[in-house]
Amino acid sequence: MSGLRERKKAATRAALSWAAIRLTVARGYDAVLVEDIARAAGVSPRTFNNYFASKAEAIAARHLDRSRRVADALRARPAGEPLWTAVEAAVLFAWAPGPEVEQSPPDAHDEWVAGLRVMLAEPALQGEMLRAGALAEAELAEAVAARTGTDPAHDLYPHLVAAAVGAAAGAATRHFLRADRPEPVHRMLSDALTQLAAGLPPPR
Amino acid sequence: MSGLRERKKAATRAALSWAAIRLTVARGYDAVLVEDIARAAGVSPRTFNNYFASKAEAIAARHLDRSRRVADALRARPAGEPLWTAVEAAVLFAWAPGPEVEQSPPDAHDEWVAGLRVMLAEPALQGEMLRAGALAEAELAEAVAARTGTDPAHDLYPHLVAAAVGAAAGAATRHFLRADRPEPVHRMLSDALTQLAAGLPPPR
DNA sequence: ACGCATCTTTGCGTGCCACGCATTTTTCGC
DNA sequence: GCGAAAAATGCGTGGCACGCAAAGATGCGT
Repeated sequence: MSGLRERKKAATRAALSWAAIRLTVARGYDAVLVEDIARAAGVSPRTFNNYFASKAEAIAARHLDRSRRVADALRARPAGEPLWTAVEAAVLFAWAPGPEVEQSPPDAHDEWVAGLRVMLAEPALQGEMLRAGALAEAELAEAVAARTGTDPAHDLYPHLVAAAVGAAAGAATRHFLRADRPEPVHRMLSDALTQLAAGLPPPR
Repeated sequence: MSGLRERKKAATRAALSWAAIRLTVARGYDAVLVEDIARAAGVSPRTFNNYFASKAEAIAARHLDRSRRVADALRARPAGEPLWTAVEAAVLFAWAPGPEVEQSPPDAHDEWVAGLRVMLAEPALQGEMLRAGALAEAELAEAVAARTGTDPAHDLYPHLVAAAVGAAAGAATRHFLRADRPEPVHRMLSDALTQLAAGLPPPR
C-alpha cells in the first residue's frame, strides 16, 4: 500500500537524510548535532533515532537508496539480455542524475564537491557508506541469482558478482571524486564494469 | 627501528584487539564495555582510546592487519609472475591460519563460530570491518600499480583490481560463514579469484 | 460520520562513549 | 645516569543511542 502513512514516513526519512547531508557538507561532520538535523527536518530529536540508528546512517541513507535501485533496475532488464550487458545498464540507470541536480546552482558546484570530499573523509561515515553498499549487494545478489539460475543460499556466484559490481562502482566513484578534472561518472562506471567483465587484464 | 617501544605498542594493540574480540564473541557486543576490554588487556580505559577510536575499530583491527598482509605478500611475489597468479598466491598466504589456531581447543570450535556469526551481525561492526578492508585496499592498489606499471594517483586500474580482490575475498569469507558444512576457506578464496580473473562468466 | 485499534511522535531519563587537556610514568639516545 | 620524547593515566565534558511510557495522528470497519 502507499497510503498517507507510508508516504509521510518516506518523506520524513528523506528530509532527515537530506538535512543531514546538507548540513554536514556545509559545516563538517561533528559541527552538526543530531538536534540540528532534527530541527531542520521539523521533527523532535527523539524521532531522528526512530528513523536512523546513527548520524552516519542518516547521511549514508541516500547512498543506500541509490544502491538499492541497481537491483530493481536489473530485474527490469529483458530476460534474454546477457548478464553483463544488463548489469551495466542497471548500474548506469541507478547512477543517472535525478531531477534534484538542477536544484543546486552550478556556481556552487565546486564548493559542494569540496564539502563532499571532506565529508567522505570522515572515518565514521566511510564505514556506514560501505555498509550501505553491502546491504544493497544482498539484493543485487538476489537479482543476479534470479537471472542466472543460481541459488543465493548455496551458491557463491551471485554474491561474488554483486560484490564485484559494488566494488567496481565504488572504485569508479572514488576515482571520480579523486580526479582534478574528472570525466563523467557514467563513463567511469562503464569502464570499470567493462574491465571487470573482461577479467581485469593488466594493461599493455 | 623495532625498539622496545614499538614492540610494546604493537603488543598492547594486539592485546586490546584480541580482548575485544574474545569478550565480544563470548558475551555479545553491547554486553562488553570499553572498560572491560581495557581491564582484560591491563591498561587504563583512557589508554584504550589512544589505540582505537572506537570499540568497533578495536574488533576490526585483526581483520585490518590480515588484509594489510595481502599487499605485503603481493610485493614479495616474483616480479615476472603473471598478475593474477601472484594475487591469488598473496591472498592465500595472507589468509593462511596462523599459529594461534592450536591455542583454542577444537571442541569449542562450533561455539566460537557461532559467537563469530553473532558478532559479525552487529551493524556497528559491519561498517568497521568493511572500512578495514577498504584501508587495506589502498595499500593493495599501490602494490598492484607497482607490478603493472600503472599510477595510483591517475589510473583507475589498480584501485579497481584492489577493490575487486577485496570484494572477492569478502564474498568468499561470508560464504564460508554462511555455509552449514563449509569447504575450507582457501578453496573458496581460490574459486572466487579464479572466477574474477575469468570475467565472472555466468554458469552454464 | 464515528470510534476503536494501530502506528508514530515525543519527552524524559540513563548509561556509555569518544576525546581534549594536564599530569605522571616510561623509554630512548647519548 | 640524564634530559628529551613519547606513552599511559585521570578527570571532565558534550554528545549519542535507546528503553519506556504518554500523547497524538492515521486508517478502517461499520
